Amino acid sequence: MKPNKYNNQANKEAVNHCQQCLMRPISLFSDLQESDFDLLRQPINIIELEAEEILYKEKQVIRYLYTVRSGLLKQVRYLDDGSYRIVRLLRQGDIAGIEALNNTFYKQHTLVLQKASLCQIPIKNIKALDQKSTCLYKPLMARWQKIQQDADLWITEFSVGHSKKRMANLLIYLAGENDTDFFFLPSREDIGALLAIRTETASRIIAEFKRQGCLQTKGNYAKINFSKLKQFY
Amino acid sequence: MKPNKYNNQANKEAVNHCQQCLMRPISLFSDLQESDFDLLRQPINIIELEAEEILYKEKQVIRYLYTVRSGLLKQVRYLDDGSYRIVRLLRQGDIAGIEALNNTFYKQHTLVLQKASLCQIPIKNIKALDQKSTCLYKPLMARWQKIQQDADLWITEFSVGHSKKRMANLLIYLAGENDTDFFFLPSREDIGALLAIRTETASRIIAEFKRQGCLQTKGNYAKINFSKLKQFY
DNA sequence: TTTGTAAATTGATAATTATCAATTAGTTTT
DNA sequence: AAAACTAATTGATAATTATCAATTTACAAA
Repeated sequence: MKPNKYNNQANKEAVNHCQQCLMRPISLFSDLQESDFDLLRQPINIIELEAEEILYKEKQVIRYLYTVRSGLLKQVRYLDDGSYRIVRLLRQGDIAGIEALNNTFYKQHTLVLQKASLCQIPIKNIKALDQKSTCLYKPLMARWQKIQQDADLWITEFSVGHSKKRMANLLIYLAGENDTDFFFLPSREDIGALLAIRTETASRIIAEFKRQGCLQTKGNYAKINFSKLKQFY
Repeated sequence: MKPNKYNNQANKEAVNHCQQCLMRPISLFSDLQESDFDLLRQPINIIELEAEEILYKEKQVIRYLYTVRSGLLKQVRYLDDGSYRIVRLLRQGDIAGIEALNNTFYKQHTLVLQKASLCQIPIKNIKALDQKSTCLYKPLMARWQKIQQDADLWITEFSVGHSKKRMANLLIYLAGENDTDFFFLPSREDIGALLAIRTETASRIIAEFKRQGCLQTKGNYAKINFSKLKQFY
Protein backbone atom coordinates (compact mmCIF):
# COMPACT_ATOMS: atom_id res chain seq x y z
CA MET A 1 0.00 0.00 0.00
CA LYS A 2 1.03 3.59 -0.55
CA PRO A 3 -0.61 5.33 2.33
CA ASN A 4 0.32 8.81 1.31
CA LYS A 5 -0.89 8.66 -2.18
CA TYR A 6 -4.01 6.88 -1.10
CA ASN A 7 -4.71 9.38 1.59
CA ASN A 8 -4.16 12.30 -0.63
CA GLN A 9 -6.55 10.98 -3.14
CA ALA A 10 -9.05 10.20 -0.46
CA ASN A 11 -8.73 13.69 0.82
CA LYS A 12 -9.26 15.18 -2.58
CA GLU A 13 -12.31 13.09 -3.06
CA ALA A 14 -13.64 14.10 0.29
CA VAL A 15 -13.07 17.71 -0.51
CA ASN A 16 -14.80 17.34 -3.80
CA HIS A 17 -17.71 15.43 -2.43
CA CYS A 18 -18.31 17.36 0.68
CA GLN A 19 -17.40 20.87 -0.21
CA GLN A 20 -19.65 20.90 -3.21
CA CYS A 21 -22.32 18.62 -1.88
CA LEU A 22 -25.86 19.88 -2.10
CA MET A 23 -26.44 18.36 1.32
CA ARG A 24 -23.67 20.33 2.90
CA PRO A 25 -25.75 23.12 4.43
CA ILE A 26 -27.72 20.56 6.39
CA SER A 27 -24.81 18.17 6.93
CA LEU A 28 -22.48 17.71 9.83
CA PHE A 29 -19.83 19.52 7.80
CA SER A 30 -21.72 22.74 7.39
CA ASP A 31 -19.25 24.65 9.56
CA LEU A 32 -16.05 23.22 8.10
CA GLN A 33 -13.47 25.65 6.80
CA GLU A 34 -11.25 24.85 3.84
CA SER A 35 -8.41 24.01 6.21
CA ASP A 36 -10.61 21.60 8.13
CA PHE A 37 -11.12 19.57 5.02
CA ASP A 38 -7.42 18.74 5.08
CA LEU A 39 -8.07 16.71 8.20
CA LEU A 40 -10.27 14.27 6.32
CA ARG A 41 -7.77 11.55 5.56
CA GLN A 42 -10.01 8.59 4.91
CA PRO A 43 -12.34 8.46 1.95
CA ILE A 44 -15.93 9.48 2.41
CA ASN A 45 -18.10 7.33 0.22
CA ILE A 46 -21.68 7.59 -0.78
CA ILE A 47 -23.44 4.28 -0.35
CA GLU A 48 -26.78 3.20 -1.71
CA LEU A 49 -28.86 0.65 0.16
CA GLU A 50 -32.03 -1.12 -0.86
CA ALA A 51 -35.01 -1.66 1.40
CA GLU A 52 -34.48 -4.35 4.04
CA GLU A 53 -30.71 -3.96 4.01
CA ILE A 54 -28.95 -3.61 7.33
CA LEU A 55 -26.82 -0.51 7.85
CA TYR A 56 -25.38 -1.83 11.09
CA LYS A 57 -26.26 -3.92 14.09
CA GLU A 58 -26.30 -3.13 17.76
CA LYS A 59 -23.01 -3.90 19.55
CA GLN A 60 -21.09 -3.89 16.29
CA VAL A 61 -17.84 -1.92 16.46
CA ILE A 62 -18.39 1.59 15.21
CA ARG A 63 -16.36 2.37 12.13
CA TYR A 64 -18.59 4.81 10.34
CA LEU A 65 -21.09 7.47 10.99
CA TYR A 66 -23.73 8.11 8.33
CA THR A 67 -25.62 11.09 7.06
CA VAL A 68 -28.89 10.33 5.34
CA ARG A 69 -29.01 11.94 1.90
CA SER A 70 -32.29 10.37 0.89
CA GLY A 71 -34.55 7.50 1.80
CA LEU A 72 -35.87 6.29 5.12
CA LEU A 73 -34.26 4.16 7.81
CA LYS A 74 -35.47 2.68 11.05
CA GLN A 75 -33.68 2.23 14.33
CA VAL A 76 -34.86 -0.85 16.11
CA ARG A 77 -34.75 -2.44 19.53
CA TYR A 78 -35.54 -6.09 19.89
CA LEU A 79 -37.61 -7.14 22.88
CA ASP A 80 -37.27 -10.22 25.02
CA ASP A 81 -40.18 -11.95 23.31
CA GLY A 82 -38.54 -11.70 19.90
CA SER A 83 -40.69 -8.84 18.70
CA TYR A 84 -39.23 -5.44 17.94
CA ARG A 85 -39.98 -1.80 18.43
CA ILE A 86 -38.93 1.01 16.13
CA VAL A 87 -37.49 3.75 18.33
CA ARG A 88 -36.61 6.25 15.65
CA LEU A 89 -36.90 6.96 11.96
CA LEU A 90 -34.07 8.61 10.07
CA ARG A 91 -34.70 10.88 7.13
CA GLN A 92 -32.78 13.37 5.04
CA GLY A 93 -30.23 15.19 7.16
CA ASP A 94 -30.44 12.78 10.09
CA ILE A 95 -27.40 10.96 11.36
CA ALA A 96 -26.96 7.28 12.10
CA GLY A 97 -24.26 6.33 14.56
CA ILE A 98 -23.94 9.66 16.29
CA GLU A 99 -23.00 7.73 19.43
CA ALA A 100 -19.64 7.15 17.72
CA LEU A 101 -17.99 9.96 19.61
CA ASN A 102 -18.69 8.52 23.04
CA ASN A 103 -18.80 4.82 22.34
CA THR A 104 -17.08 2.02 20.55
CA PHE A 105 -20.26 0.09 19.78
CA TYR A 106 -23.45 1.02 18.00
CA LYS A 107 -26.46 1.24 20.26
CA GLN A 108 -29.25 0.18 17.91
CA HIS A 109 -29.92 -1.90 14.88
CA THR A 110 -30.38 0.36 11.90
CA LEU A 111 -32.12 -0.88 8.76
CA VAL A 112 -33.34 0.59 5.54
CA LEU A 113 -37.06 1.03 5.00
CA GLN A 114 -36.97 2.96 1.76
CA LYS A 115 -34.05 2.83 -0.69
CA ALA A 116 -31.49 5.12 0.84
CA SER A 117 -28.41 7.08 -0.11
CA LEU A 118 -25.96 7.81 2.67
CA CYS A 119 -22.64 9.52 3.25
CA GLN A 120 -20.36 7.05 4.93
CA ILE A 121 -18.00 9.02 7.11
CA PRO A 122 -15.11 7.11 8.71
CA ILE A 123 -15.09 7.64 12.42
CA LYS A 124 -11.39 8.40 12.23
CA ASN A 125 -12.15 11.50 10.23
CA ILE A 126 -14.63 12.64 12.81
CA LYS A 127 -12.20 12.09 15.62
CA ALA A 128 -9.45 13.90 13.77
CA LEU A 129 -11.71 16.86 13.15
CA ASP A 130 -12.90 16.72 16.69
CA GLN A 131 -9.39 16.98 18.08
CA LYS A 132 -8.12 19.74 15.88
CA SER A 133 -11.16 21.87 15.35
CA THR A 134 -14.43 22.86 16.95
CA CYS A 135 -16.27 22.85 13.66
CA LEU A 136 -18.33 19.79 14.56
CA TYR A 137 -19.48 21.13 17.86
CA LYS A 138 -22.50 23.13 16.79
CA PRO A 139 -23.82 20.74 14.15
CA LEU A 140 -23.49 17.84 16.57
CA MET A 141 -25.28 19.66 19.35
CA ALA A 142 -28.07 20.51 16.96
CA ARG A 143 -28.39 16.83 15.98
CA TRP A 144 -28.55 15.70 19.57
CA GLN A 145 -31.22 18.21 20.28
CA LYS A 146 -33.21 17.02 17.30
CA ILE A 147 -32.90 13.47 18.59
CA GLN A 148 -34.33 14.57 21.90
CA GLN A 149 -37.17 16.40 20.24
CA ASP A 150 -37.97 13.46 18.03
CA ALA A 151 -37.94 11.19 21.06
CA ASP A 152 -40.39 13.46 22.86
CA LEU A 153 -42.58 13.38 19.80
CA TRP A 154 -42.40 9.60 19.70
CA ILE A 155 -43.34 9.33 23.34
CA THR A 156 -46.26 11.73 23.11
CA GLU A 157 -47.61 11.28 19.59
CA PHE A 158 -46.99 7.63 18.84
CA SER A 159 -47.36 6.02 22.24
CA VAL A 160 -50.37 7.64 23.91
CA GLY A 161 -54.08 7.38 23.31
CA HIS A 162 -56.19 5.42 20.90
CA SER A 163 -54.42 3.65 18.13
CA LYS A 164 -56.43 5.47 15.47
CA LYS A 165 -55.23 8.76 16.78
CA ARG A 166 -51.66 7.51 16.92
CA MET A 167 -51.97 6.23 13.35
CA ALA A 168 -53.25 9.62 12.21
CA ASN A 169 -50.27 11.27 13.91
CA LEU A 170 -47.90 8.85 12.23
CA LEU A 171 -49.35 9.36 8.79
CA ILE A 172 -49.09 13.12 9.14
CA TYR A 173 -45.50 12.69 10.30
CA LEU A 174 -44.67 10.45 7.36
CA ALA A 175 -46.31 12.79 4.91
CA GLY A 176 -43.93 15.50 6.09
CA GLU A 177 -44.22 19.00 4.70
CA ASN A 178 -45.92 18.08 1.47
CA ASP A 179 -49.30 16.74 2.55
CA THR A 180 -50.40 16.29 -0.99
CA ASP A 181 -47.69 13.99 -2.29
CA PHE A 182 -47.34 10.26 -2.04
CA PHE A 183 -44.98 9.15 0.70
CA PHE A 184 -43.45 5.85 1.72
CA LEU A 185 -45.83 3.80 3.85
CA PRO A 186 -44.08 1.11 5.91
CA SER A 187 -45.38 -2.43 6.10
CA ARG A 188 -48.18 -3.11 8.58
CA GLU A 189 -45.70 -4.95 10.74
CA ASP A 190 -43.39 -1.95 10.88
CA ILE A 191 -46.28 0.40 11.52
CA GLY A 192 -47.19 -1.86 14.41
CA ALA A 193 -43.63 -1.66 15.71
CA LEU A 194 -43.79 2.11 15.40
CA LEU A 195 -47.04 2.53 17.28
CA ALA A 196 -46.75 -0.34 19.73
CA ILE A 197 -49.75 -2.15 18.31
CA ARG A 198 -50.18 -5.52 16.64
CA THR A 199 -49.79 -5.98 12.91
CA GLU A 200 -53.45 -6.90 12.57
CA THR A 201 -54.57 -3.81 14.40
CA ALA A 202 -52.38 -1.67 12.17
CA SER A 203 -53.85 -3.35 9.13
CA ARG A 204 -57.42 -2.85 10.33
CA ILE A 205 -56.90 0.86 10.89
CA ILE A 206 -55.15 1.40 7.57
CA ALA A 207 -57.93 -0.51 5.83
CA GLU A 208 -60.58 1.57 7.57
CA PHE A 209 -58.79 4.82 6.76
CA LYS A 210 -58.76 3.74 3.13
CA ARG A 211 -62.48 2.94 3.19
CA GLN A 212 -63.22 6.31 4.74
CA GLY A 213 -61.16 8.11 2.11
CA CYS A 214 -58.56 9.42 4.58
CA LEU A 215 -55.85 7.49 2.86
CA GLN A 216 -55.02 6.33 -0.62
CA THR A 217 -52.36 3.70 -1.25
CA LYS A 218 -50.28 2.63 -4.24
CA GLY A 219 -47.98 -0.23 -3.40
CA ASN A 220 -45.75 0.94 -0.59
CA TYR A 221 -46.77 4.53 -1.06
CA ALA A 222 -49.65 6.50 0.29
CA LYS A 223 -51.28 9.90 0.23
CA ILE A 224 -53.41 11.37 2.98
CA ASN A 225 -56.53 13.46 2.92
CA PHE A 226 -55.57 15.77 5.69
CA SER A 227 -58.99 17.23 6.40
CA LYS A 228 -60.67 13.83 6.56
CA LEU A 229 -57.92 12.51 8.78
CA LYS A 230 -58.53 15.27 11.28
CA GLN A 231 -61.56 13.53 12.74
CA PHE A 232 -59.21 11.00 14.32
CA TYR A 233 -56.62 13.54 15.27
CA MET B 1 -24.73 47.80 41.67
CA LYS B 2 -21.03 47.16 41.68
CA PRO B 3 -20.64 44.63 38.94
CA ASN B 4 -16.99 43.96 39.49
CA LYS B 5 -17.12 43.31 43.15
CA TYR B 6 -20.27 41.31 42.75
CA ASN B 7 -18.80 39.26 40.01
CA ASN B 8 -15.61 38.60 41.85
CA GLN B 9 -17.49 37.33 44.83
CA ALA B 10 -19.73 35.28 42.62
CA ASN B 11 -16.72 33.80 41.00
CA LYS B 12 -15.16 32.92 44.31
CA GLU B 13 -18.35 31.27 45.42
CA ALA B 14 -18.58 29.36 42.20
CA VAL B 15 -15.04 28.20 42.57
CA ASN B 16 -15.67 27.14 46.11
CA HIS B 17 -18.92 25.43 45.33
CA CYS B 18 -17.98 23.71 42.19
CA GLN B 19 -14.36 22.88 42.63
CA GLN B 20 -14.94 21.15 45.90
CA CYS B 21 -18.39 19.82 45.19
CA LEU B 22 -18.91 16.14 45.79
CA MET B 23 -21.00 16.09 42.65
CA ARG B 24 -18.22 17.43 40.51
CA PRO B 25 -17.01 14.14 39.06
CA ILE B 26 -20.46 13.49 37.64
CA SER B 27 -21.25 17.15 36.91
CA LEU B 28 -20.97 19.16 33.76
CA PHE B 29 -17.86 20.77 35.22
CA SER B 30 -15.86 17.60 35.60
CA ASP B 31 -13.36 18.64 32.94
CA LEU B 32 -12.90 22.24 34.05
CA GLN B 33 -9.38 23.40 34.73
CA GLU B 34 -8.60 25.99 37.40
CA SER B 35 -8.34 28.66 34.74
CA ASP B 36 -11.73 27.74 33.36
CA PHE B 37 -13.31 28.55 36.68
CA ASP B 38 -12.30 32.15 36.19
CA LEU B 39 -14.82 32.33 33.38
CA LEU B 40 -17.70 31.75 35.75
CA ARG B 41 -18.81 35.29 36.38
CA GLN B 42 -22.32 34.83 37.62
CA PRO B 43 -23.10 33.10 40.89
CA ILE B 44 -23.97 29.46 40.85
CA ASN B 45 -26.56 28.80 43.50
CA ILE B 46 -27.87 25.65 44.98
CA ILE B 47 -31.62 25.67 45.08
CA GLU B 48 -33.93 23.39 47.01
CA LEU B 49 -37.39 22.68 45.69
CA GLU B 50 -40.28 20.86 47.31
CA ALA B 51 -42.48 18.34 45.54
CA GLU B 52 -44.96 19.88 43.09
CA GLU B 53 -42.83 22.97 42.55
CA ILE B 54 -42.18 24.06 38.99
CA LEU B 55 -38.58 24.37 37.92
CA TYR B 56 -39.51 25.98 34.64
CA LYS B 57 -42.18 25.97 31.99
CA GLU B 58 -42.06 25.26 28.30
CA LYS B 59 -41.43 28.33 26.13
CA GLN B 60 -40.04 30.26 29.06
CA VAL B 61 -36.83 32.15 28.26
CA ILE B 62 -33.85 30.06 29.27
CA ARG B 63 -31.78 31.73 31.97
CA TYR B 64 -30.43 28.74 33.83
CA LEU B 65 -29.40 25.22 33.30
CA TYR B 66 -29.70 22.85 36.24
CA THR B 67 -27.80 19.86 37.51
CA VAL B 68 -29.76 17.52 39.76
CA ARG B 69 -27.89 16.92 43.01
CA SER B 70 -30.65 14.92 44.63
CA GLY B 71 -34.36 14.27 44.31
CA LEU B 72 -36.51 13.42 41.32
CA LEU B 73 -37.99 15.62 38.62
CA LYS B 74 -40.33 15.02 35.73
CA GLN B 75 -40.35 16.52 32.27
CA VAL B 76 -43.84 16.83 30.95
CA ARG B 77 -45.68 17.40 27.71
CA TYR B 78 -49.29 18.45 27.78
CA LEU B 79 -51.61 16.90 25.25
CA ASP B 80 -54.45 18.50 23.33
CA ASP B 81 -57.08 16.96 25.59
CA GLY B 82 -55.60 18.56 28.71
CA SER B 83 -53.93 15.41 29.95
CA TYR B 84 -50.18 15.12 30.19
CA ARG B 85 -47.43 12.64 29.50
CA ILE B 86 -44.15 12.39 31.36
CA VAL B 87 -41.42 12.12 28.76
CA ARG B 88 -38.43 11.91 31.06
CA LEU B 89 -37.41 11.61 34.69
CA LEU B 90 -34.37 13.45 35.98
CA ARG B 91 -32.26 12.04 38.78
CA GLN B 92 -28.87 12.69 40.33
CA GLY B 93 -26.40 13.84 37.72
CA ASP B 94 -29.02 14.59 35.08
CA ILE B 95 -29.38 18.00 33.55
CA ALA B 96 -32.47 20.12 33.07
CA GLY B 97 -32.39 22.71 30.35
CA ILE B 98 -29.60 21.24 28.29
CA GLU B 99 -31.29 22.71 25.24
CA ALA B 100 -29.97 26.08 26.49
CA LEU B 101 -27.03 25.99 24.12
CA ASN B 102 -29.10 25.77 20.98
CA ASN B 103 -32.28 27.54 22.01
CA THR B 104 -33.65 30.54 23.77
CA PHE B 105 -36.72 28.79 25.16
CA TYR B 106 -37.14 25.70 27.30
CA LYS B 107 -38.68 22.78 25.47
CA GLN B 108 -40.57 21.05 28.28
CA HIS B 109 -42.26 21.74 31.55
CA THR B 110 -40.07 20.49 34.35
CA LEU B 111 -41.50 19.85 37.80
CA VAL B 112 -40.34 18.35 41.05
CA LEU B 113 -41.63 14.95 42.07
CA GLN B 114 -39.45 14.36 45.09
CA LYS B 115 -37.83 17.19 47.08
CA ALA B 116 -34.83 18.17 45.02
CA SER B 117 -31.56 19.97 45.33
CA LEU B 118 -30.17 21.52 42.16
CA CYS B 119 -27.21 23.53 40.99
CA GLN B 120 -28.54 26.58 39.20
CA ILE B 121 -26.02 27.50 36.54
CA PRO B 122 -26.57 30.78 34.71
CA ILE B 123 -26.63 30.24 31.03
CA LYS B 124 -24.21 33.13 30.61
CA ASN B 125 -21.58 31.11 32.41
CA ILE B 126 -22.14 28.20 30.13
CA LYS B 127 -21.89 30.34 27.05
CA ALA B 128 -18.74 32.01 28.32
CA LEU B 129 -17.13 28.66 28.99
CA ASP B 130 -18.33 27.42 25.68
CA GLN B 131 -16.66 30.23 23.78
CA LYS B 132 -13.34 30.16 25.54
CA SER B 133 -12.84 26.51 26.30
CA THR B 134 -13.75 23.06 25.12
CA CYS B 135 -14.13 21.73 28.63
CA LEU B 136 -17.90 21.34 28.32
CA TYR B 137 -17.75 19.43 25.11
CA LYS B 138 -17.27 15.92 26.43
CA PRO B 139 -19.59 16.15 29.42
CA LEU B 140 -22.30 17.64 27.24
CA MET B 141 -21.96 14.97 24.61
CA ALA B 142 -22.20 12.32 27.29
CA ARG B 143 -25.40 13.89 28.60
CA TRP B 144 -26.96 14.01 25.20
CA GLN B 145 -26.13 10.41 24.67
CA LYS B 146 -27.70 9.51 28.00
CA ILE B 147 -30.82 11.39 27.00
CA GLN B 148 -31.02 9.32 23.84
CA GLN B 149 -30.52 6.09 25.74
CA ASP B 150 -33.14 7.02 28.30
CA ALA B 151 -35.52 7.88 25.51
CA ASP B 152 -34.97 4.50 23.88
CA LEU B 153 -35.64 2.89 27.24
CA TRP B 154 -38.83 4.89 27.61
CA ILE B 155 -40.03 3.89 24.19
CA THR B 156 -39.28 0.21 24.64
CA GLU B 157 -39.79 -0.45 28.34
CA PHE B 158 -42.56 1.92 29.29
CA SER B 159 -44.64 2.10 26.16
CA VAL B 160 -44.88 -1.45 24.80
CA GLY B 161 -46.75 -4.49 25.95
CA HIS B 162 -49.12 -5.19 28.80
CA SER B 163 -49.44 -2.55 31.43
CA LYS B 164 -48.41 -4.95 34.18
CA LYS B 165 -45.16 -5.62 32.45
CA ARG B 166 -44.58 -1.93 31.90
CA MET B 167 -45.33 -1.26 35.55
CA ALA B 168 -42.82 -3.92 36.58
CA ASN B 169 -40.23 -2.27 34.33
CA LEU B 170 -40.97 1.11 35.83
CA LEU B 171 -40.71 -0.11 39.42
CA ILE B 172 -37.37 -1.73 38.70
CA TYR B 173 -36.20 1.49 37.07
CA LEU B 174 -37.36 3.56 40.03
CA ALA B 175 -35.74 1.20 42.49
CA GLY B 176 -32.44 1.87 40.76
CA GLU B 177 -29.33 0.05 41.87
CA ASN B 178 -30.45 -0.72 45.38
CA ASP B 179 -33.35 -3.11 44.91
CA THR B 180 -33.75 -3.55 48.61
CA ASP B 181 -34.31 0.05 49.69
CA PHE B 182 -37.42 2.13 49.70
CA PHE B 183 -37.66 4.49 46.77
CA PHE B 184 -39.96 7.32 45.80
CA LEU B 185 -43.17 6.07 44.23
CA PRO B 186 -44.99 8.72 42.18
CA SER B 187 -48.71 9.31 42.47
CA ARG B 188 -50.97 6.99 40.52
CA GLU B 189 -51.75 9.85 38.17
CA ASP B 190 -48.05 10.39 37.45
CA ILE B 191 -47.47 6.68 37.02
CA GLY B 192 -50.29 6.73 34.51
CA ALA B 193 -48.62 9.62 32.71
CA LEU B 194 -45.37 7.68 32.70
CA LEU B 195 -46.81 4.48 31.27
CA ALA B 196 -49.53 5.93 29.06
CA ILE B 197 -52.32 4.31 31.04
CA ARG B 198 -55.21 5.72 33.05
CA THR B 199 -54.86 6.61 36.71
CA GLU B 200 -57.35 3.89 37.68
CA THR B 201 -55.45 1.25 35.75
CA ALA B 202 -52.24 2.31 37.45
CA SER B 203 -53.95 2.10 40.81
CA ARG B 204 -55.36 -1.34 40.10
CA ILE B 205 -51.98 -2.74 39.15
CA ILE B 206 -50.20 -1.18 42.13
CA ALA B 207 -52.91 -2.55 44.42
CA GLU B 208 -52.60 -6.00 42.89
CA PHE B 209 -48.81 -5.95 43.16
CA LYS B 210 -49.22 -5.09 46.83
CA ARG B 211 -51.66 -7.95 47.37
CA GLN B 212 -49.30 -10.35 45.65
CA GLY B 213 -46.38 -9.21 47.79
CA CYS B 214 -44.39 -7.80 44.87
CA LEU B 215 -44.54 -4.34 46.35
CA GLN B 216 -44.66 -2.76 49.75
CA THR B 217 -45.61 0.89 50.22
CA LYS B 218 -45.13 3.48 52.96
CA GLY B 219 -46.67 6.79 52.05
CA ASN B 220 -44.98 7.92 48.85
CA TYR B 221 -42.27 5.32 49.15
CA ALA B 222 -42.10 1.73 48.07
CA LYS B 223 -39.91 -1.32 48.07
CA ILE B 224 -40.03 -4.12 45.54
CA ASN B 225 -39.68 -7.84 45.87
CA PHE B 226 -37.62 -8.37 42.79
CA SER B 227 -38.05 -12.11 42.46
CA LYS B 228 -41.83 -11.94 42.86
CA LEU B 229 -41.99 -9.08 40.38
CA LYS B 230 -40.24 -11.15 37.76
CA GLN B 231 -43.39 -13.08 36.91
CA PHE B 232 -44.72 -9.93 35.23
CA TYR B 233 -41.42 -9.02 33.71
C1' DT C 1 -60.82 14.70 67.72
C1' DT C 2 -63.59 16.17 64.07
C1' DT C 3 -64.13 17.87 59.54
C1' DG C 4 -62.87 18.56 55.01
C1' DT C 5 -60.37 17.37 50.97
C1' DA C 6 -57.63 14.90 47.77
C1' DA C 7 -55.80 10.49 46.51
C1' DA C 8 -56.30 5.68 46.09
C1' DT C 9 -59.02 1.83 45.49
C1' DT C 10 -62.76 -0.91 43.84
C1' DG C 11 -66.93 -2.19 41.02
C1' DA C 12 -69.64 -2.54 36.83
C1' DT C 13 -69.69 -1.96 32.16
C1' DA C 14 -68.23 -0.32 27.58
C1' DA C 15 -64.68 0.16 24.32
C1' DT C 16 -60.44 -1.11 22.53
C1' DT C 17 -56.94 -4.21 21.31
C1' DA C 18 -54.86 -8.87 21.10
C1' DT C 19 -55.14 -13.42 19.57
C1' DC C 20 -55.80 -17.13 16.52
C1' DA C 21 -57.54 -18.66 12.27
C1' DA C 22 -58.95 -18.10 7.63
C1' DT C 23 -59.12 -15.71 3.37
C1' DT C 24 -57.64 -12.59 -0.19
C1' DA C 25 -54.30 -9.86 -2.71
C1' DG C 26 -49.87 -9.13 -4.39
C1' DT C 27 -45.12 -10.80 -5.75
C1' DT C 28 -41.78 -13.74 -7.12
C1' DT C 29 -40.23 -18.06 -8.93
C1' DT C 30 -40.49 -21.71 -11.94
C1' DA D 1 -49.46 -18.86 -16.76
C1' DA D 2 -49.19 -21.76 -12.69
C1' DA D 3 -47.22 -22.51 -8.31
C1' DA D 4 -45.31 -20.91 -4.14
C1' DC D 5 -44.78 -17.62 -0.99
C1' DT D 6 -45.47 -13.40 1.62
C1' DA D 7 -48.18 -9.48 3.09
C1' DA D 8 -52.59 -7.60 3.95
C1' DT D 9 -57.14 -8.07 5.27
C1' DT D 10 -61.04 -9.85 7.69
C1' DG D 11 -63.75 -12.61 11.18
C1' DA D 12 -64.71 -14.41 15.74
C1' DT D 13 -63.57 -14.33 20.31
C1' DA D 14 -60.78 -13.46 24.46
C1' DA D 15 -58.21 -10.32 27.12
C1' DT D 16 -57.05 -5.87 28.37
C1' DT D 17 -57.90 -1.20 29.31
C1' DA D 18 -60.97 2.88 29.62
C1' DT D 19 -64.84 4.99 31.58
C1' DC D 20 -67.90 6.47 35.04
C1' DA D 21 -69.40 6.05 39.62
C1' DA D 22 -68.94 4.90 44.34
C1' DT D 23 -66.33 3.92 48.33
C1' DT D 24 -62.40 3.87 51.25
C1' DT D 25 -58.09 5.65 52.87
C1' DA D 26 -54.78 9.12 54.01
C1' DC D 27 -53.74 13.39 55.40
C1' DA D 28 -54.24 18.32 56.49
C1' DA D 29 -56.92 22.01 58.61
C1' DA D 30 -59.96 23.61 62.05
